[in-house]
Amino acid sequence: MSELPKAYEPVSVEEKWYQRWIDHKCFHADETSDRPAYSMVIPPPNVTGILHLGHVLNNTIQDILARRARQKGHEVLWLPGTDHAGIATQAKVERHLRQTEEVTRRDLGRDEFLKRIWDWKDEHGGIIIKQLKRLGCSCDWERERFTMDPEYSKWVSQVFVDLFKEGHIYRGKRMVNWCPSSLTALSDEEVISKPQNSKLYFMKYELADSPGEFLEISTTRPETLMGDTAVAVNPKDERFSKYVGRTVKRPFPEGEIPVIADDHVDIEFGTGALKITPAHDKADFEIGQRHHLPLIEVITADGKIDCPEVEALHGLDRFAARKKAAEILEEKGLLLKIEDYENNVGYSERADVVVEPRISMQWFLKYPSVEEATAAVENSEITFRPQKWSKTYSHWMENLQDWCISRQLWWGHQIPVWYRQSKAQDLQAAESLDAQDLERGDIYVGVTPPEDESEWVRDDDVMDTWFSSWLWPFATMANVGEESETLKKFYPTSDLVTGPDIIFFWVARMIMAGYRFKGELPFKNVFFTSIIRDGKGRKMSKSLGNSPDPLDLMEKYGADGLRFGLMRIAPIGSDVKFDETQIEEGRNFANKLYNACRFRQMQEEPPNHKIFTAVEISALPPYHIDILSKLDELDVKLEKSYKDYRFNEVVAHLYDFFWGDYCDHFLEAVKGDLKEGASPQRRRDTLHTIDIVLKRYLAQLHPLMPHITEELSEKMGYLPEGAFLMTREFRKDSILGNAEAFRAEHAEAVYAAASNLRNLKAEYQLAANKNVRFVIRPVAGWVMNELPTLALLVGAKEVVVDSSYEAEQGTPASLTSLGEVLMPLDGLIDIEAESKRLGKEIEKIEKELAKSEQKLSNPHFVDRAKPEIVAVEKERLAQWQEKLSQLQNMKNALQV
RNA sequence: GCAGGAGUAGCUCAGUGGUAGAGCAUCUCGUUUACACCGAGGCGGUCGGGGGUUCAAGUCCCUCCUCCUGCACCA
Repeated sequence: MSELPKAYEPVSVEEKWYQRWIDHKCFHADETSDRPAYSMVIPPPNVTGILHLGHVLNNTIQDILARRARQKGHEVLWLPGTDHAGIATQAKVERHLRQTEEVTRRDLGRDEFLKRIWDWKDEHGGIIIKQLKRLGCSCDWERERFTMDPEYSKWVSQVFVDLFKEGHIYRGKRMVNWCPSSLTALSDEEVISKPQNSKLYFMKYELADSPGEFLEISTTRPETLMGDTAVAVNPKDERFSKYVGRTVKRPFPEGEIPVIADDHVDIEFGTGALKITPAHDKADFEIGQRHHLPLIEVITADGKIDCPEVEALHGLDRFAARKKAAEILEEKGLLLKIEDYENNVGYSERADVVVEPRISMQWFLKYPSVEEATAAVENSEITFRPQKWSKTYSHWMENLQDWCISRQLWWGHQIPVWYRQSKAQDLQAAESLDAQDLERGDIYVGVTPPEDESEWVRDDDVMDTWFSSWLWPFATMANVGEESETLKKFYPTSDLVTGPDIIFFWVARMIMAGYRFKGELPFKNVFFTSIIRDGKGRKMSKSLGNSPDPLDLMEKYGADGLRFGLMRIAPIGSDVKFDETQIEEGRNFANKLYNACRFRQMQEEPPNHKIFTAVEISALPPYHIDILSKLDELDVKLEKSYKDYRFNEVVAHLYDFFWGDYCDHFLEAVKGDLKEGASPQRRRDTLHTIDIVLKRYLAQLHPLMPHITEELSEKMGYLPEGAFLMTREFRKDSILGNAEAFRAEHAEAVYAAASNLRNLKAEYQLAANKNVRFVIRPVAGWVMNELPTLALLVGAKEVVVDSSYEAEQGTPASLTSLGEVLMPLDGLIDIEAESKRLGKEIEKIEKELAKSEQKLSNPHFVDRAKPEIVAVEKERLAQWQEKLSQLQNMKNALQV
């Protein structure tokens, strides 16, 4: 045992233990072990990402689960890794290159650019991993994976090939969400709609066959006018029926376009007539298909107007063109009015720019195993916690759209499709392409390139990042075509811990992939964490700068403090507002624990590891039995809370037991046993009890606060030389055998009485005065033994029984569970004050009594309530009555 | 528009039909064999509003209000 400094210093301790755990391979999962398996895969953070509070919450929960599982004797695999995060990473590196070397990716070329990204990844890719380690995450780092590892990439290609061959993947020209900043297609899930203040333009088109007659149209996008190939009205709209089938004049470039009727048009909206731009609007595209309208593209990939016929607009940015187009209409006298209008506009998730609906050639996936995956959650083969998310899941699964899986990026898994050189141009422009095209031998689809590669041209596109992430649970455990021992032992995984914001992106798709490629569910439980918000309820985001840096928090409060504080406030099922004082509480708790252990160490006696015998227990003072029984209860409570994944409850149990039951009550009550002159037997028993409690408690707390518990277990000598707390199996044996039998009512009574007397002292401004004496009229003989402890707890000189004591009139008195207690004030007595005080107390009791009486006088209550409830109420009433009469006697005695 | 949450002390949150809770903040007192990152005590609640079911409602039902989150619409 060594000396401990006065305040706990977490940072160095945490670093030390993490290194030791690593050095001793404590996190390693042994796939040949006989122990039951427990496994999780980490939601892979972006490889160039930086740890934020969401990661902290998420990974703390996983670490708690992993460490708890180890303690319960499982062989634990927590498999870590990172995600290549296609768009995010490529955008980051492109920006970097622009700023430092003033070059674009096209300047460098595909190969060189990719080399630069790999360099960047090597340099920055480790940051978030280091940060997770700082947090104490017990991942098996020897198994760390990256979604672009060669073996992992093979999986991605293999899955593409399989799905293509069975007809689930096809290529086609479709209207997709296009990001003009990243210059790639996006999936529907990557588009976020935001309300926006825009304008609604009202304009008129002249009827071609009737000069001077106009059709009024409203639009938010006049800049797409050049792409209009029709005007549509609702067939039921009588105002416009006379126009259907005729043509109107498009103002620029001048042309005639038909007026058509389509149900999609909302009669109520605007003028009721809708301009149709099939090339730049999803709904218009569909209308265009129905009516066989031509497609005219007038916007380029990077969001500029492409329409040489209209010189004033050609080359302008789409938003500048909007204003300009309105001006031109105005000049032509075709603009009627402009109204303010709030509508929802789709933004790209990553680049945060307005998405442009655009026709382009893309690869799509028809999801496999949809029915099975939907059913799995509905019939609880997979449990979602909180349950409410299963509705979100079902709703999405029932409205599945084909997944656009191709991205016009360079960073990612390239589509494993090759076109025969001689026909490449035609094939790449072909309207559609699917499994049937394979048979003709014009395309090649495979995990490895075709033999005579020079005769083939590979598809340029890469795949959506999530097309690799959805394989994560199994692709990390075995290579393609292998049945590795790891996979056999640890797949399917036990739990998945992730944020509800990626139910569609990731969770749902993993379930489908698990079914399709491994024939079973990838996990049994999904725990969705809360979303952490700032004090104003806003999402944490980089742009708002409202996200505290977890590294700073760990520096200030320790990783353990951060973990504990965060888990304490993270509710299940709703968002949590972040509050740094809660993290401070975590640190304070660590300090409390540390000092309680320091107190034990100051006794300078080695720990006692024996367990009390039944005989020894029966001889222990009530405080000892009380704390030992509560220690047993703690096991039971924790077990239940863990079972329900109620981590905030776990923390509350651990906190209350230690701070309240152990420190405030037990430790204060037994300090007398450690004083000089106390009986040696009593001292030994007390230290022994302390050791039993601390040793077990440190193990109980370990999943939440791994570092400090490991540190203290070692320092206190609770572990064999060289052993680790984290790898030690935790035996749940009861200390007392049967806690119920040992319920220590006497201890509870003493604690309650102490509270009464402290209260009395405080009322008379004597809280700090240790010379106060109390005279007690005990209710039972056993009370005599506990008087010194009572005095200690109250901070009084003594509590004595003095049958000859004659209280002066007006002596303050309290009715405690141990008996009536007087507090002689030697001359400073104020009868009126004491009478008033007692009067107040009586008033309170009367209120409670009245409530109780009312309840019991209600015949319905007595008849219908459960008997035990009635019995409790009766007992309560009796207690109030007794207490009231005693207090009244005391008050009466004051009046001479 | 549809769906799902949330609303409890000044703040952050527990509360699983049966006496409304914790921590922080605030106020008073206090260095005692650990801890001032501490101890003791106090103040502080019409449990969002209204209605209903029940012997009994913060808890169950209906309704309204406010906020959040998805999804849809979004000319």
